[in-house]
Amino acid sequence: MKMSFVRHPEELKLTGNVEENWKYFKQSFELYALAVGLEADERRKIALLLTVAGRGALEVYNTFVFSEEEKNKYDAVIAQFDHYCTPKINETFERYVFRTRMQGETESIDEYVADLRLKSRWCNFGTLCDSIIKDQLVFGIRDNVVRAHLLKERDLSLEKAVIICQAFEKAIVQIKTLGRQRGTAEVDTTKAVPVKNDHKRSRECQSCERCGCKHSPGQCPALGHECRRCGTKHHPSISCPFKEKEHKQSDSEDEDTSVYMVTIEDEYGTSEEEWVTHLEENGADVPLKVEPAIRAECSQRLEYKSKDLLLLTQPQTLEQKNSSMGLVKREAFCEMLAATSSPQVDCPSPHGISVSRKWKRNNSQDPSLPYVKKPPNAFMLYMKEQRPSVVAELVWSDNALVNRILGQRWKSLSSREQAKYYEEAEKMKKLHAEKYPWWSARDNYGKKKKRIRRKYHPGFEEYDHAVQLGAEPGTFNGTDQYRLVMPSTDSR
DNA sequence: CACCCTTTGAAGCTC
DNA sequence: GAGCTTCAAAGGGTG
Repeated sequence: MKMSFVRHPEELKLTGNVEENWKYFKQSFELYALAVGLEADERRKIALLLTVAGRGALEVYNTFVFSEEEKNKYDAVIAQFDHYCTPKINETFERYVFRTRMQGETESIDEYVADLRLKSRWCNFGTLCDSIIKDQLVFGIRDNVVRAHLLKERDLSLEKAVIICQAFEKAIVQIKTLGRQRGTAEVDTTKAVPVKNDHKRSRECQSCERCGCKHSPGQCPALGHECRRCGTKHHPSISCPFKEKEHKQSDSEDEDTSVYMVTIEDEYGTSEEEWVTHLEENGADVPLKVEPAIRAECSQRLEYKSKDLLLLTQPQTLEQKNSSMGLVKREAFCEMLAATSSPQVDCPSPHGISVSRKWKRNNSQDPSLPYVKKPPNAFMLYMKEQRPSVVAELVWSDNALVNRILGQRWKSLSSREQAKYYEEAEKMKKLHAEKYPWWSARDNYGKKKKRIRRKYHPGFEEYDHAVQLGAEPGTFNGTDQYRLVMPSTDSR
């Protein structure tokens, strides 16, 4: 017989790594069936499979349920064994693994994204896969500066995110190389912190048509500055007078993510002479100069400059000037320069971040920075939700009184009832941290005078008492003494 | 028009 | 680590 010349596969082992055992057995058996000429006869193939697979496999087979149609189908039997031997994916666990995957200390962007892709295979993200990988890349990337940059991008795709990350990665490598070549210490951008601009208010500020900001006469930071949008000089892109559609061509050029390294001469020091910079483009050394107005604004903050990226350094002594503050896009830097020169201007919020009066009033230290509000705590969320109902109960609504009532009701809630607000607040805090990783509560600290708080509010006890007496909502009338009114009196 | 009132909770600062 | 300060929201009142 033909079969006797071919050695059959070993029994299917149902211990250890069953999935691997099954895969190996299945492959061996397919070869065996082919060799003995059984591939066409399904019934005999099933019989042979069960014979060769051994007693354990036969017992497993006996637990399978087949329809009449599937009974003699070899593929149906294989599918059942596949299902039995393949470990069930715990989607929640796999997604947890995916969500907690952060970029390693020495891991490149490509390695990180590749591993995210691999892990996403078991997460069943479906058509949202790329979008979720992109989100995780933004969340898990090591460098806060790059993350801030990614968060700034609208309509960010995975592909675009990877390109941006790679551009930053490349820039950092080049900066390090350059630093070594110039005999300076390596720049550690992982310690980068957001740029905060010290600015002294000028009493002689005036509106400038060029940059749209207020600054001292002759100190316009836009003088000599080339607009990245229209290409003409003497205004930053943020104040470009040309219409949006005229930018289309230059905007497309903005997509170029190539990085050009520029360094400021070591000799720039404190002299009034123009700074000379060197543009290193494709190995060629191109001398450039830094405009005096820009130099005046950025002082020692600007260490390395590129076509798209700038590395900012602390305005310290020359010996210390390698302490990095972070990478920013050239356009953002130019806008920042414009903003630093305009403390009296309400800076337009490029990312929809509101600027409160309180902040503008108090935070004269750094008026150019967008105002990011503190995330609400659990009680704030409760107040927001419950305020309308309390206001509706009062004929005369005083917010201080409403808040006192809400405070008391909050305390009367059970921990279980409060839990949902704490959870929501925690979620909002996390989202806030993801969106504004550079933000600190300290940023919102103003210069307010110490407040003397009144603990007692006349009339509140009366309200409590009225409630205890069973007063109906809408019957508490706050006048001078918060007197109660008759339930039938609807003075609202 | 800036600040107050009033609450709780979170975060930051000072000692 | 304790204790203090500031800011989140709200909108009418106050100086």
